[in-house]
Amino acid sequence: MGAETRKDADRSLTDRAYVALEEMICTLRLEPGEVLSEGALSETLQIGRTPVREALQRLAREGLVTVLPRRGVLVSDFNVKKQLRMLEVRRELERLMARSAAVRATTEERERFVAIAGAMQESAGAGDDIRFMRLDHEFNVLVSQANRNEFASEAISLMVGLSRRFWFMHHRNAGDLSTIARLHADIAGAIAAGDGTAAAAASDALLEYIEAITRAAVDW
Amino acid sequence: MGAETRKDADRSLTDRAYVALEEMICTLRLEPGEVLSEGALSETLQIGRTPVREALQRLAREGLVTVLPRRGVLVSDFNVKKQLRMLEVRRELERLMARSAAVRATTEERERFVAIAGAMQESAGAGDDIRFMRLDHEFNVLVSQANRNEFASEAISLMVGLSRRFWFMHHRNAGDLSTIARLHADIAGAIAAGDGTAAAAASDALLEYIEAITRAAVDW
DNA sequence: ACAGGACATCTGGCATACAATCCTGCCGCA
DNA sequence: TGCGGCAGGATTGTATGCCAGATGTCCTGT
Repeated sequence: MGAETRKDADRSLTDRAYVALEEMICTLRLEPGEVLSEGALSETLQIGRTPVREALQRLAREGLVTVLPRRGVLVSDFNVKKQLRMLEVRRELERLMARSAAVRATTEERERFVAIAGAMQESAGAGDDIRFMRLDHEFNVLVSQANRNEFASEAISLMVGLSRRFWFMHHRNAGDLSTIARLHADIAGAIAAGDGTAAAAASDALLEYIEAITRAAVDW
Repeated sequence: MGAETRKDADRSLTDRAYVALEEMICTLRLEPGEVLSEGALSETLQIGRTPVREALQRLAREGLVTVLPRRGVLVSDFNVKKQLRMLEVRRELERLMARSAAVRATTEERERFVAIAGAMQESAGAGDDIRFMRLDHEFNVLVSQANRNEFASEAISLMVGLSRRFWFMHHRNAGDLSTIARLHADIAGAIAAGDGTAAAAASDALLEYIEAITRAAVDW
């Protein structure tokens, strides 16, 4: 009871440890540069060392932490250059996924794309950051599912953590929400219409905008 | 003595278990569809269950095995459709990496590209499969390193296992080696020359050929 | 002969215990 | 005062034991 109000059907303790740690890192409750120990985290989370260790290995794969043998685990630092290298890859994958989704999405998925795009513009107009972030996440999951390519989904899942943290840090200064919403809507519209070429172009436009924002982050 | 003739400096037992299992799976000594148990593998490899378990989790992320909770681990089956979906993603990533490598490679790396390309054509002429496979691996590692983007390298590393196994299965019927060698040489030449556009085009040509081979595999 | 259920057994999930290694701080000596 | 070596503590790496869950089998009842 108590802490498990959400879903205790979260499967394994490893999964629970993973989401807890990812959350803590992405929301900067664990600051970059901080050194952790499996034992301490185990006690904090009230979970045994084995699941915590496995979760940390997953996080290490995603680049959110680095294990220093016999020393501890280091919360990875991040910088704009690294972020730009990541976007370089994301651009290619997102374009592919958008193009594929336009061809392969089911009717229901196309409808959901339109719905999410609408909700995004709505929440952007209202300045509701939180809701927008949630919709963005939903959008990404939907693309990931509609493109019908598990390899693309897996590859991009390696980067969502880093992206989330960067966004969390900078979203207050991050360009204007309504532009991002419009760019998402363009992608959604193209996918819904089944126009792969347009979806790919729209995806590029979004990534280009994100890249511009990221470059601008240098000056803050 | 005995089993450790190669390199006992292989770091951790987890790594050793990983390379051993990957080898067994890719060379089909563990057949697709086979169900394994951590305990049995632990005894076979003479390594404790913990490292074996961690290695299996890495393999699971690469799609070589699937863990069935409370049932065992299943060596993943593979089929041509899946392989084609993978190539869809590889094509994008390889193109990006080739283009970046052309711009970012050091002088030494460019020299090695030329050297490997030469050796490939040589071994293709001699029909030396084994040497060719080794050179191909070297080539991929070099691209992975020269493109200076850890995210691209990580993403593609998720797929090399699957690729290796597919190639191992079909390499006897797999098109003609000299064509593949020439296509590699084209990429290497463009990278060495610093021509990103040409490198990207050459990469696409190679992937297209590989895709054609894969499609042809349907009929075997 | 067949259907249904209880049980034995095997599996991974998880915790805990032990070992190896590295860092750090202290103490002694030059 | 500075430097080098040694010891202690802390941390991950690895092994193993216990537990919950799922599966397949065999027995029983109809």
